[in-house]
Amino acid sequence: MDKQTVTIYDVAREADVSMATVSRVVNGNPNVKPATRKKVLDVIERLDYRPNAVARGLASKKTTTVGVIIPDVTNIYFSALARGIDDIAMMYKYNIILTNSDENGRKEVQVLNTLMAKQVDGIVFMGNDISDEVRKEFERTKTPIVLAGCVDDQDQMPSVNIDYTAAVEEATKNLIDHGNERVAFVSGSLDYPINRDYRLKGYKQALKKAGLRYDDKLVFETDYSYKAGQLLQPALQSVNATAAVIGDDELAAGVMNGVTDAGLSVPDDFEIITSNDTKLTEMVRPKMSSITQPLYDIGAVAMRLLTKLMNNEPVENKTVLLPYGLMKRASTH
Amino acid sequence: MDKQTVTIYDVAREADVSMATVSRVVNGNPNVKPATRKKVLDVIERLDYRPNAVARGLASKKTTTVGVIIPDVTNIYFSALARGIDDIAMMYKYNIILTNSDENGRKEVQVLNTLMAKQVDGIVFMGNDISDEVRKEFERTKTPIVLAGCVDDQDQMPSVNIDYTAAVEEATKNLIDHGNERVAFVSGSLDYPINRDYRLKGYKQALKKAGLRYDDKLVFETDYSYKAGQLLQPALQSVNATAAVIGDDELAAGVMNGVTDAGLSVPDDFEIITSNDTKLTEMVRPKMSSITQPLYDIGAVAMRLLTKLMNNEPVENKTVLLPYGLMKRASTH
DNA sequence: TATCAAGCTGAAAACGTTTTCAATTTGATT
DNA sequence: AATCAAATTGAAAACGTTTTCAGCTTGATA
Repeated sequence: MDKQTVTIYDVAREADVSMATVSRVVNGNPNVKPATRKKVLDVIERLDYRPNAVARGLASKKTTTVGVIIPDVTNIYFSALARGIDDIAMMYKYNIILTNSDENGRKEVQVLNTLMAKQVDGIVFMGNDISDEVRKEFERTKTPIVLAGCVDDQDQMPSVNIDYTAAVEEATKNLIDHGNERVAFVSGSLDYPINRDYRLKGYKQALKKAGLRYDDKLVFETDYSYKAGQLLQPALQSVNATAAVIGDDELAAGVMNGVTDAGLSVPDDFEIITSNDTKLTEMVRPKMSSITQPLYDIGAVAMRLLTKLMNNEPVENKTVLLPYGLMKRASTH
Repeated sequence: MDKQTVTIYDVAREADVSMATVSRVVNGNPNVKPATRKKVLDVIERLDYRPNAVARGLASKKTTTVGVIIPDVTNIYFSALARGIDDIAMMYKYNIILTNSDENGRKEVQVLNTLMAKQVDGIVFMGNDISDEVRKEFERTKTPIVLAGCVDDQDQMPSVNIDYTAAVEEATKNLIDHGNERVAFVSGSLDYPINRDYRLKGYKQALKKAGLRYDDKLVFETDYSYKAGQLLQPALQSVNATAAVIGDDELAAGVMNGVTDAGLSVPDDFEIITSNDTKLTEMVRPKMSSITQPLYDIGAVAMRLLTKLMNNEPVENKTVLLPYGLMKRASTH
């Protein structure tokens, strides 16, 4: 019944001051005489008063809550970002409303609307793609939004990423340098700009610089699942691929186990470089070489950027690229 | 500036009805003449009115938001539960405020207070342990709380789990039946009732029924990390263990790789059964045999239970045990 | 036609804060 | 003692809904 028994009004009455003064004390406003402050604090303690954040949100138009849209928490890549986001959010006294989108445009739009209705102060969006409907919603609102690990090919939204093109180019080059002339490119849907316009581009650049011909038979478009990777082995073999750059760690683990289970040796018969450097890379055998990304930091920096936007602080550049690297492990020579 | 331009008042004015009527239309209250409803709906459409959930929350004392406390989203076991929670929450029109606790009692208490301040309608709590301070907070509030994958040794809180004792007993028995006389028990901290009072108990029961002596040298208490598992190999060897029941999949993967990297064969020299049946079990080589738990369902059922509690619906039994199983894979004979 | 219940509707009071603005108090300065 | 600025305080109006309760319409029934 009476969940919220004691209100600011009760405190004011008991302390014999106005609500305004109680509010000041609660919010640390310095314009309160120390004696008054103590008096109020004592009553607050005695009555066990807890400010109602909903009322506060209504009055102040700030909820100290931000929305986070994530394709799937269960995905180890995104959950690492989410952890970075939450830690920084907490540091700045925000809470996170987390929702899984399954990269489904309709769901994303619906979630965005719910978040706006709940008056979140800002939003962090993760995903492989920004559909047109979603972009429309983005443009429609004044609530600050930043993308984490999600490129905006139209370069309008604030975002934090790594340079996927350069990273994939470097990875591909590495494989080529090991003598592989037929390097496969395995990624999620090429409908996603991040794959088509960034990663694939890096792959092509590496080929070109090495003087190798681009062969679209070596490009495999699939979903990001372990299973999908596992089933890819026959196809890879049929096009005589001897190495692969792969866009997702679970997918890569699938490919690797598929290859291994088929009796081939990684890296002797087939080399693999994956993309996200999640802890999975260390758990499989052989350990997987990977492009390294500061996953946690991508989330953390995105959230930090969002706090600036929410406070109308000036922001130097809206799209930040974090450094990547290449970690050699046992799946490559 | 004017984030929320159009209010229910604007709609009422334009449609020439009262706010009460608009509210009724928005909330699907049937006591509105169809003609009126249409008129209002048209204005809503025209003005692009979106109800403010914060104001709604204040007036109705319902936020359609529930708090979720999770040790670490990055942990594949908990994130699976979280996914189940979120899906069901969404199905029932709730949103999730997700916060990482790191199993830190102080942080948990603080988060609970924030959640209460934000007037969440309910809370799902995950963790290995309920500290005294946390329990005190639980008792202090009238907000419904349910535990997911988290036992309450005092059996006061609603919760959903599997029968850990029986599951571990069965797993241990399985190993014993394969001829292992020295089966190690590897888990997280034995300060946690779930390990000390449930899992370890099952382990002991299995030994007893098999006529084997309990040797506490075979009990390994560690943290739940991959790394910790990997470093355990020498210790396991020094006590002549030939098999292990392990309380967490990442930990188990660590142990297995530690053993394998030391030149031993799993399962020929060392058998392993792990506990959570996350997808990790299928990704490592050899694949790990595991106690199976319906991870997603634990979360889903917990959230479903919470919705009932929030609606004051009668609940048959407050602590639900979901079925477990034993999945044989390649890490056991 | 009078009557009554059921169906609709609106006025206004919550909900629990923050914030504005004016009033009061204080203390230093002349 | 008079004056003034600065410090402290309170009254009351937001904030945008829901909800209660009474009143008004209807249409059917006697």
